[in-house]
Amino acid sequence: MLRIDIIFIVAQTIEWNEHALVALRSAGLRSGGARSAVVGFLDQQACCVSAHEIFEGVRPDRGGLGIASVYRVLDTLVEHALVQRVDVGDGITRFEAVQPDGHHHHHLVCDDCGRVQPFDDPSLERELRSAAGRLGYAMSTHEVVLRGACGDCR
Amino acid sequence: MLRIDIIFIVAQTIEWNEHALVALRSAGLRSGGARSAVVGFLDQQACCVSAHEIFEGVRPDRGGLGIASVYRVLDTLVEHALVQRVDVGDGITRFEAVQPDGHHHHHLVCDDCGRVQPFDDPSLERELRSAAGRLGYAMSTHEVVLRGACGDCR
DNA sequence: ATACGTGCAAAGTATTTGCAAACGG
DNA sequence: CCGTTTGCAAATACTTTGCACGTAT
Repeated sequence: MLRIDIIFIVAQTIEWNEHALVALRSAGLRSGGARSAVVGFLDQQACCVSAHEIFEGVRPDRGGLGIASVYRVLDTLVEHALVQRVDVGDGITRFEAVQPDGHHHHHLVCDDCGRVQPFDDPSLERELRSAAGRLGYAMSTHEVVLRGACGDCR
Repeated sequence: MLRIDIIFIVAQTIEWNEHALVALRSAGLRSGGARSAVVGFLDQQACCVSAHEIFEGVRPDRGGLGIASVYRVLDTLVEHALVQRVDVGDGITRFEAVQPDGHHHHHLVCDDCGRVQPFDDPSLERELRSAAGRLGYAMSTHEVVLRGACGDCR
């Protein structure tokens, strides 16, 4: 029932990983084990992950990691705009790296199986910017969730 | 600090209220006091409300209402596509009526004060539909959240 | 050396579930 | 009447906080 599609692979010029650690350091924050582990894990994800997924994903490498630290690190990253919260409406908050060059994607959520897939659409991006302009809104970020039947469930 | 703007007022041809109750009845469900109270309350809202807001808003009329019933009624309404979950990323799930004619709006969330305002943009709607088409996705619904500084905070 | 970062456990919230009584058709 | 709906209370799920200890700078 569970199938993984590779939707897209981005060749990043600047590693988010490094970018994030540098940004935190220049904000005067120290880098402990939990933080670098979470940053390293997030860097490898193609799409958003939940706090619990991060916790489970990092555990093998760092046995003594506490779930509280995962949340604290995520909070810090969100505050510094290095990570974005993603809410697709299933009651679980997910998190994903914010690329320094502004590249980002949005999400397709299957009504049936709940699968979350990323998608990218430059034309939609342009329209979002112009919509914000028409509304006279100083937009910092945006989030789009499309719901429907995914390839498997249709 | 808290200011309410009236953003738009929709003159509905079909009352959502009636539409919802009829739809539930024809699905073979019975209508108890909690359900009609919640439906009545949702019908009067201009934008999304949290379960707790519904609970508090309905309480004066129906003292003995349980918060569990609010959640159960909302679940039923969402299952029957009469209500849509709205998640703006603050950890609170909000709910809003789905108009039978397909009219809907999206949300502006202030980064600073957290205020949620509705907005409507036909051109953006068109772009969302065509984006779904380009992706080959059978879209049932969608949700857009724009973040930034609201009029007050800017 | 001295804050900041972290792990653990306990506390908070938001939401869900079990169950018996009330109620609709 | 019979099965759905409801209120209450207890349970669960996710997230946050308090505190003592570890650690980066």
